[in-house]
Amino acid sequence: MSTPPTAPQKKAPSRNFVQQIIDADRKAGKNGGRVHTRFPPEPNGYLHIGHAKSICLNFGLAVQYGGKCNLRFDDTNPIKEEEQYVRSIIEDVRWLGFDWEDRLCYGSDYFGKMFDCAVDLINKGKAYVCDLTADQTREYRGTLTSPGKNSPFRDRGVEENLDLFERMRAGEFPDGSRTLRAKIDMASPNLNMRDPVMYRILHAGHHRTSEEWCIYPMYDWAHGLEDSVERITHSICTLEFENHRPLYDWFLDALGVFHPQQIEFARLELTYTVMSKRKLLELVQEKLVGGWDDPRMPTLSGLRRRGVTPESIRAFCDRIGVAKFNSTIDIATLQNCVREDLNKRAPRVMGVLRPLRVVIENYPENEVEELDAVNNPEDPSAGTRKVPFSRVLYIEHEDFMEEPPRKFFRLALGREVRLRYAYFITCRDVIKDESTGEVVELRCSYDPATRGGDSPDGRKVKATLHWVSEKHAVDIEVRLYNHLFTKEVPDSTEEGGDWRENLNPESLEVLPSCKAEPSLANAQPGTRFQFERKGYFCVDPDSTSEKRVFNRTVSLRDSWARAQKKAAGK
RNA sequence: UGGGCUGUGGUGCAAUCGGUAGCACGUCUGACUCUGGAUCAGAAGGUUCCAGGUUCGAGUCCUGGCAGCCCAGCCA
Repeated sequence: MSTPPTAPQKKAPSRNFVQQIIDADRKAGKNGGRVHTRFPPEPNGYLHIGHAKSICLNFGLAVQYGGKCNLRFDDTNPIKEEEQYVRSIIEDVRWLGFDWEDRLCYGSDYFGKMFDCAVDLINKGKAYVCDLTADQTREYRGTLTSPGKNSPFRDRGVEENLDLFERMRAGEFPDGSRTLRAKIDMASPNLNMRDPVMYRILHAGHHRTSEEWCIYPMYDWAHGLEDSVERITHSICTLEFENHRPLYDWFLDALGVFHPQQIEFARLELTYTVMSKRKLLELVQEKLVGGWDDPRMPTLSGLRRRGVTPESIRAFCDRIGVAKFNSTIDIATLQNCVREDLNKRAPRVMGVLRPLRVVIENYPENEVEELDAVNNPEDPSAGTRKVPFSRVLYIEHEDFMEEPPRKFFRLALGREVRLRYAYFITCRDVIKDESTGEVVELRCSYDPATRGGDSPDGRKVKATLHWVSEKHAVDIEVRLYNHLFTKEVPDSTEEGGDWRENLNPESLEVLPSCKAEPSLANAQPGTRFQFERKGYFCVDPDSTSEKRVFNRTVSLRDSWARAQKKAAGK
């Protein structure tokens, strides 16, 4: 049967509100249909997954509409910004998979242009030099419910303003002594419009312009101008800038220059993590984590080190959508995207996290067999490999229970299970540490007829365990990560509490003595694997030639563990 | 009685000009399986913030409330 030509079309994929605005603009012929966006980070910290949402939005829009997207550093505050952040941001955006071609821009490149524009505004009587101190400026601004009052310097003449502004630039005045302000409306209900500061005096070296300037533009003054100079059509930013849009528009109109459209969307929040730059900085500075790239951090460098792929981050950003509602995404959604991606591409290997020694009593003493193992059942082209099997093995400690509860399918005394790709084994005896009672070794027998894992008599087994041959195993270290915080919303604390109280003491668990199959001996940092039945792991740069270190990116979905947890919770 | 924005299953996002609420994640079943993975099939879950109004018909329009977020840096 063939599809009739007039079959009802599948609903067109829905468009988010930004796309709808752009669609309408193009339909109206605005900007000649051109779409040009930008991602404008301030180089004062590392990028995190919240930034990824913005990056995917801005660069994604450019791709969808055949337009362009600039990478632009909004570097107007030399006190907070550093070269190291510029480098990390460039690396992270590239890693995410986006290309700005030759359009790597810096706000600081336009400092000269901005100065000239400020002079233009002074000449138009729309800006003035103000001698009020910071404290006085605040007092004059008024409050949310009461209007401000005009600065006594508001009506200075153009010539005097010009002279003072030139001298501000020349370095004649100390920090904080004067500002250049826009002359708008001290009674505006929007505080941003109450004669906002355009320039402040800052005798500070800049990571790019060095000592060239001692006055620096404020965000509101600089940003629209940067957008305008770059002929940005749609200037996308987060919700907190909504109140700034009238000012954005005012500056551009006052100047009479190309006028991009500012559009605001809700930033990303994730459960069990913090996203504010300030808090992330504190985690690093107070050594609450190992650094910006600690695999528990929501930074792109942390996620990368943990083993998260750029593809899964992009899929995640697609999936969560773009809107104006302030929402918090369940971290499970991210994990799902990671698993979805890694399931298709990560080669499977066997690694035992908490080894329990198993001796196959009826297996020949010095015999070694090379068994065939599938590299990736999701990808036949990944082929197979050989895994050595011998008399003494390690299995996962939790795969054995002396007194198995109902629905525990794994190994127990007298029970038969399959060793993946190998043989059926039956547990014959349990050896315990005499003093602690801890199970330290299992004595088992195997059925030679089940070689490869199939039983010729059609006998079924309820479980398949992963394993590693003792004498062939490589020693590895495994680092397990859990949520960085114990609460979905780390900011929620008792009265007077601190968000740090919600840090999860068990967010990192180091297992120094794990065993893995020999194929992992030379795995290079950054390589990802699935440890069968355990999860996805990525080789950490801390690895040495003697010992590889693996980060658990994310566990496999585990209905048994979930059931256990649920039972324990009850 | 400062201003701006936002309210749709547990979570996030849809629903063209008003046409009778859909997708994903999560949760729970079941099937299948040499990963308790993956896959497949299914289920539960909604006074669309509330109250009025317009209309044959309202998540969409009107009026009035309520709730949440943002704003008083010479930060961005």
